Amino acid sequence: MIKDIILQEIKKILKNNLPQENFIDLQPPTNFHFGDYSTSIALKLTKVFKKNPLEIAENIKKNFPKLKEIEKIDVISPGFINFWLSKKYLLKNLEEAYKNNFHFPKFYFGTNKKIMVEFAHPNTHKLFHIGHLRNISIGETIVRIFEALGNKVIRANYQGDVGLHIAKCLYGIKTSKIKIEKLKTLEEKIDFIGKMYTLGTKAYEENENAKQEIIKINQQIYNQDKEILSLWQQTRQWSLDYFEKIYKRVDSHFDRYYFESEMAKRAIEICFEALKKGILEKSQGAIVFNGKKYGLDTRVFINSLGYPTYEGKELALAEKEFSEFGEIDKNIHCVTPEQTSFFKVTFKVQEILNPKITGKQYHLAYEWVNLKTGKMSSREGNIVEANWLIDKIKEKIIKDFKCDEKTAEILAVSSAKYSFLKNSPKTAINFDIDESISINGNSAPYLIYTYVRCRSILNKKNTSLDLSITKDDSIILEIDELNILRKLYQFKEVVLKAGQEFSPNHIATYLYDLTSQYNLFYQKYPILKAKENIKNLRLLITLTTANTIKKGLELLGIKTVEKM
RNA sequence: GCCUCUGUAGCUUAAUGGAUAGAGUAGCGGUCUUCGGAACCGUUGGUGGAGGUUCGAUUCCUCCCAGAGGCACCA
Repeated sequence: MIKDIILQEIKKILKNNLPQENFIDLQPPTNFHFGDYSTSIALKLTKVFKKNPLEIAENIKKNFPKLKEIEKIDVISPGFINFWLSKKYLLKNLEEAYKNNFHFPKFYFGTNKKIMVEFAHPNTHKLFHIGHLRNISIGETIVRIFEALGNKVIRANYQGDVGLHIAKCLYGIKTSKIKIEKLKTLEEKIDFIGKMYTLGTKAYEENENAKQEIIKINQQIYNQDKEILSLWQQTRQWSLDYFEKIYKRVDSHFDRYYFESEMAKRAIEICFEALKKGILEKSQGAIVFNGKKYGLDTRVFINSLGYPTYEGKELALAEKEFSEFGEIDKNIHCVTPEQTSFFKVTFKVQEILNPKITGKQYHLAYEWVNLKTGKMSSREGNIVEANWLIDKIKEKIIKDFKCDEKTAEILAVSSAKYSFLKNSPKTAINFDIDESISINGNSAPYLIYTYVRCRSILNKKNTSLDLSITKDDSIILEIDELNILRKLYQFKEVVLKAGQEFSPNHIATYLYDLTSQYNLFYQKYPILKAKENIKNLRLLITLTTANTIKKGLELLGIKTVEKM
């Protein structure tokens, strides 16, 4: 890539006389009138060389070789060096985009070129809410970005199917008078489970006998007791069917489902082995990890009743994840940040048990989705279910734009996913339902609308595209055209950055900028009515923009439509 | 009590040790007898507070204020 060549040349000129590796910065500036790449190396070297930064910059400019890719180099006070790509190079760069055959840079975490992304993980017997929707949207795009960057990616989903919340729900069912055989549709069943959970939770808090009964049910679930087993299995399956429907709706799927209920037995074995080796220790009847010597929290792995906690089960999970698919370079856990302490501790224990995985576990802490009115909680009864939100957006699209149901479905799912993905995963979102239903501005429908518009023009052209235009650098470009070419050039580097920084929002922001630029161009200049060679160029810009939008959205896990 | 994270325009948010802090939305004012107006343009408005490091700080450091989360048998 030209970026690496520029870096190499600067290094050569400076005779590698640098304080450290990677000392030279080179990035696209925030504004187009500072060129395509910019570096502040001269400013940084002022102290090292004890020279005026402008002098250093001018020296680099003077000694920089003539390259056909570089049109000009500017030195600007107080000492920036800006590189401008040549028109010829920008036109050549369109090739991959118009052929719709993108070759992204490679980026690996290790030599195996294989990673696991663990995401979604809803709990059975509970609703799949907009927090899960954010999770699955982020996880899905992380998978696709790293595949594009050359990795084999295993999609994993760790679903909680044991625990007190389920005991509460089953208690509710057992004490209610409703016959579950009468429930017909999946929707009825899921609604029923939700209500029974509320019932059980209330009983747990208000009635001591009920509380004891729920604790007993919880243990029965752990022990796969016959008295509860079939009810647990049946209701669990309802949840799994419901989740599967949602995964399909949002265009996700998984290679491997892990269940918490499968982990208990092996968890106990591992914990006792670790106890023998002195990694874990006994304390107040429980088995714990004393994190103090590592600056970590102390956490319980086996509780005093002899049951493995979430921590204990995580050891069994890691053992499976790191052995079932050969060696993996990285295991990315897409989980909210309140689990940071939990992961620090369990990762440490895993590394002591198995030094080979040191540095391979990664907690991608994406933030919460809160409601503007406060935090979501089952107690408050203000859980916003993912399906409900998508349906609301869909209704609005059908009402406002009278498009068919199938198109509205795609646009609604896209809209919901994009509204999460355009934000950094590290930002806690204050969710407003009315705003989220809005489909103007920086939204998926805006991007898709632009794509459709491009397709519509391309379908109207009556001749085939003459691509020789990309080899003709005598053509004179309008500034708006040139800037779209410059923007298109950035696409692949943006994808790389999104991967390196675990920030898919870079892709979303990029697509929005590209789309806005195209719409301005569209507004200002005729395309089909332009003179022949200009028309060719503009159609080419239209085609490459369309392909880039489509590819970019695909990396975000978002589908496009051809008409809307 | 200890630890971690966060604080950007009325609201939702982007970016970064650098150049004029970028959008959407809401408000106000415009464009169009058009290749798809789900569009385009203009405009009002912002880095919680006080210090420090730096040629340069919204970004790094210290303190203060405000909020969120975590810290032993929940998941």
